[in-house]
Amino acid sequence: MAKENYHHGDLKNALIDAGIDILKQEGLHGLSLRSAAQKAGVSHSAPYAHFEDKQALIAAISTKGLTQLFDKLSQIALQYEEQPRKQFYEVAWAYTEFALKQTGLFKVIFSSAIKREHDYPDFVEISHRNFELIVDVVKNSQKAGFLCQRDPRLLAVGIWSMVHGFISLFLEKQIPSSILKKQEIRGLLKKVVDQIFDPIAGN
Amino acid sequence: MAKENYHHGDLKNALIDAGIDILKQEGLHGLSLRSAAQKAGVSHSAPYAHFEDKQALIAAISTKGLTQLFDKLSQIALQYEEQPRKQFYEVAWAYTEFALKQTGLFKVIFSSAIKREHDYPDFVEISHRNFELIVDVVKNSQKAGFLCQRDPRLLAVGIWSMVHGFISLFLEKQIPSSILKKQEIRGLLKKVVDQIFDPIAGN
DNA sequence: TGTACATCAGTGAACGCGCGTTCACTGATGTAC
DNA sequence: TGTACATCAGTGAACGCGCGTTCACTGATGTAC
Repeated sequence: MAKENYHHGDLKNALIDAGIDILKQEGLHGLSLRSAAQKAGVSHSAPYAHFEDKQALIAAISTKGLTQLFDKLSQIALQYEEQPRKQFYEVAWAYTEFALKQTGLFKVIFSSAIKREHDYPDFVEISHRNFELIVDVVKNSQKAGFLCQRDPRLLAVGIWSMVHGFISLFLEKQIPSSILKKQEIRGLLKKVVDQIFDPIAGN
Repeated sequence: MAKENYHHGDLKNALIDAGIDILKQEGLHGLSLRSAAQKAGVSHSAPYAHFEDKQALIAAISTKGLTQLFDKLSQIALQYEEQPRKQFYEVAWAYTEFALKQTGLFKVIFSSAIKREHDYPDFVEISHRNFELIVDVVKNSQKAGFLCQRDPRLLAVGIWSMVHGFISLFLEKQIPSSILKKQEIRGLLKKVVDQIFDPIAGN
């Protein structure tokens, strides 16, 4: 990088990483332009050389977070490509694990923190790529014959909703403890998504 | 009410309603003790006569919101008790509609805004009643024969996750517009939850 | 190679803002006699 | 019924805080000659 030895070096990325760190340590309420600057070791007005305003920093953080999620999911998807059912579980688990390990980041990404999405095309693009990845996993399951031949995009919406809702409710402590006590979160996730696979309609 | 004519009258409830109003008009970022006091027409320190701190007000608002949701869902559940499948759709839709109409309130309820839940037993209790209501709807569907005889509490977690995740992703503008354009949100919800009912496993 | 200049990342003082919370108070209401 | 007092909901000034943002500046780096 040409600017590596220029002043700070790569303050833009340092600020993004500082923000992700703050989200992990303190959550959304701890994230501000000033706290990110402090964590990166620069004055509180330095970020304005790289981000137009707070929105722009949040958008950059969200985009990087979503990219990390995408990278992880696609790596898992590739790894288990030949075992569609395992691929399905492992991708669902990786999504859940990301939310557990990077809770603050996960919440920022999915919390409308970005007001004008169309101002940040990179964010919109990585969102779409994530969805298409889910669609691909669904198609793989269909090809293997254990998911029916419905519109894969509609199936993807349903499955994504279930996994996303499950981890969201868990993070908000809404899953009754009587259910959680009996099993670990990973086992519970499997049981929950299994209800999509096995014919649960009685008729 | 004994205090109806005493000073303000019923400031405690007025503050809760003011808070709900602010959440509807401006969202979570607009809610503060001071803004609620102003909306209720009292000085900014008046709330401290009724709430220990900001947490206590948020807990009271969340509890009232969850109670409203419970009242609506149980009314719908009762209304369609004899038509289990319709009951199922209508309860799912009522949940979704609540999130659409009271988005700020919905987000506060399900956003860990309450730090120490066990300090607010009323909130915990209404949470549990809501979950049991979902379990009852599931049981009713099982009795009617179009949901299999699995553990109804586990089924309830899965179905709740799907509906909750669906409306959450929608509110965060994560559902691809290519899917949304083709149908209204109510129709899309039905198609999504239908995937739970009809045997979608291919084998 | 050396000097003069342009560029621009980062500084630090300053701004106005809304926030949660405290505290001495006021004044309307309820109660005891 | 009337007076004296106690209660307590609501007031308003004050506190310290962190925030986003602006702006004149500094000083290190890159570039032209």
